[in-house]
Amino acid sequence: MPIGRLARLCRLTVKALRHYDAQGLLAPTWTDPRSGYRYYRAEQVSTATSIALLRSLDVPIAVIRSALAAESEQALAAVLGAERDCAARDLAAREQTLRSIERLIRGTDAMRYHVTLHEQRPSRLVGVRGTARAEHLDPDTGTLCAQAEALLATTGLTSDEGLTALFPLDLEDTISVTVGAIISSTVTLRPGTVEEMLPGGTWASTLHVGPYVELPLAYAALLEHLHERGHTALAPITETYLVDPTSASPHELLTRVAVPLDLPD
Amino acid sequence: MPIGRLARLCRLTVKALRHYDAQGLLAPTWTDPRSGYRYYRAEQVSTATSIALLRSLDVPIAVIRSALAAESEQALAAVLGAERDCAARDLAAREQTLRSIERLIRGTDAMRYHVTLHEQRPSRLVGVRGTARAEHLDPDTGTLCAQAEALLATTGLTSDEGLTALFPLDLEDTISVTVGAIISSTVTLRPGTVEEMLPGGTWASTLHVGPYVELPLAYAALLEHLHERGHTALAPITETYLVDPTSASPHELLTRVAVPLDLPD
DNA sequence: TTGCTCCTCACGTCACGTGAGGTGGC
DNA sequence: TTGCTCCTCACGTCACGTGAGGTGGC
Repeated sequence: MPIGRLARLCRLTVKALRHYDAQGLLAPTWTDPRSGYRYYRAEQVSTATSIALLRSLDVPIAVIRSALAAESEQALAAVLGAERDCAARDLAAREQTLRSIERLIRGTDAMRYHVTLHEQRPSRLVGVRGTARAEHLDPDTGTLCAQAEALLATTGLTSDEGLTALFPLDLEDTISVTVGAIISSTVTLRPGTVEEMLPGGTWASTLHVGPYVELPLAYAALLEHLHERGHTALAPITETYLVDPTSASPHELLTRVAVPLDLPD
Repeated sequence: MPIGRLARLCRLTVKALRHYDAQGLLAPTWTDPRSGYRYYRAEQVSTATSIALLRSLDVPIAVIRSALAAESEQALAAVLGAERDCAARDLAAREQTLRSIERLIRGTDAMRYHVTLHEQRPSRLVGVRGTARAEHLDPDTGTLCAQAEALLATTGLTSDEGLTALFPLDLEDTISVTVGAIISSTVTLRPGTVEEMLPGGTWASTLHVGPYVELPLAYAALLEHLHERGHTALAPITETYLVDPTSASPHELLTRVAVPLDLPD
């Protein structure tokens, strides 16, 4: 069976089949050494069709190769299972994507940030400190939040609002993040607990409604607002998670972003 | 503001920002002609952050460019709306993907096709005929099915099973497809109605459970089975949709694929 | 013999990432 | 002055698609 016939049978292009030959995914059973013509057997139709199906699912060629090479059913299930997990993560991300675009369309209004200034007394944040990688800021912060939650639960401490995270103003590759609760009472610190003082004075803050991936928009709006007015932001920049992300859907999340300002008294 | 600072502020890489400059997406407000250094303004942080967000949603650079160039809110909404529709389709496809992979994992069993032979008397198929493009075979066939459904409803004809579609054995770029119901009674044909005789004799058939995108697997299994036994398939190859695709979810669909054989009597 | 199929380069797509090798800015 | 940031090529990634220019097979 020449390449064109196989292509029509399994709904692939001739170019794709030649590519799979070059990649060692599916070689013809016989190639004429003079003409270079590729000839396939009828048994290869189902393999080619499986490849077509997997490729339509965006399974990479390398993964398909290892799936075809799998000797046991279990090995095959392992390869496909990994791919399914991958697809599941992808699906979740896509769902977020869709909602984000919808938000961008519906409310240019919801995307406007109102920046307010307020006076605040110095305060104490009690919790944990760790490092986060800039590329994985959201998940790494999430992990720290969980640790802080666990720690605070054992000490019986609670804050009026949700957890607060402190970030440096400039995001390096790996940054130091502190997460905890703002506490007014005096407590004895347990091992592993970290305490950080937040400066008093004028703070600027804005509210963000929606998933955490969109938080950079709030940062940009806040910092631009301050820049326009000639204000200088001090460290740390803080995020307070006013809605519990483990029980609310991402587009319902409410987060306050705030920074202390360097203002003459 | 140099490029590195902007990159950290909006969580983009320096490479990406240079790329956006080259693509005309986001040019620095000033480029030093001697050193080539790019300098950005604070106002560009929010634009860059929006770009970062849209790119994380896989919105192509060309689309972002037109979104940034949109002069009215409506124009912007139109661009983003198109992108949202695109993402929605993508999401639906991904969902299918996930289920298909799960099926591939769970049941290597469910993916096995049992081919049966049976004798059949010549029959008549009454319905509509149209062309379908090989790359859009499933949607084009769906359209024809809807037309056939509408036509049959006006004539009061019903078949015991669902609609049946007839395909040639070899799929060209554009192929002729007939869709309709198999009818035993004699009826007067209305204008626009097409009648086709199906040959009697021995037919081979197999059942496919699941979405239509996986049907090529059934074809491959059926044709390979016949090839192994030295049988020759005749045209047309038929698909009978035993479960209504408009009311059932794709993984519940049941389809019979059948072909007449060229057997000596 | 005609027309169709098939062949092999070589390059394009898309949004960057990855060095190499070098220079500017504080 | 040191070390960091920034620069520009040039090439790689991934799974093919798109011609160009030519030949084999029925």
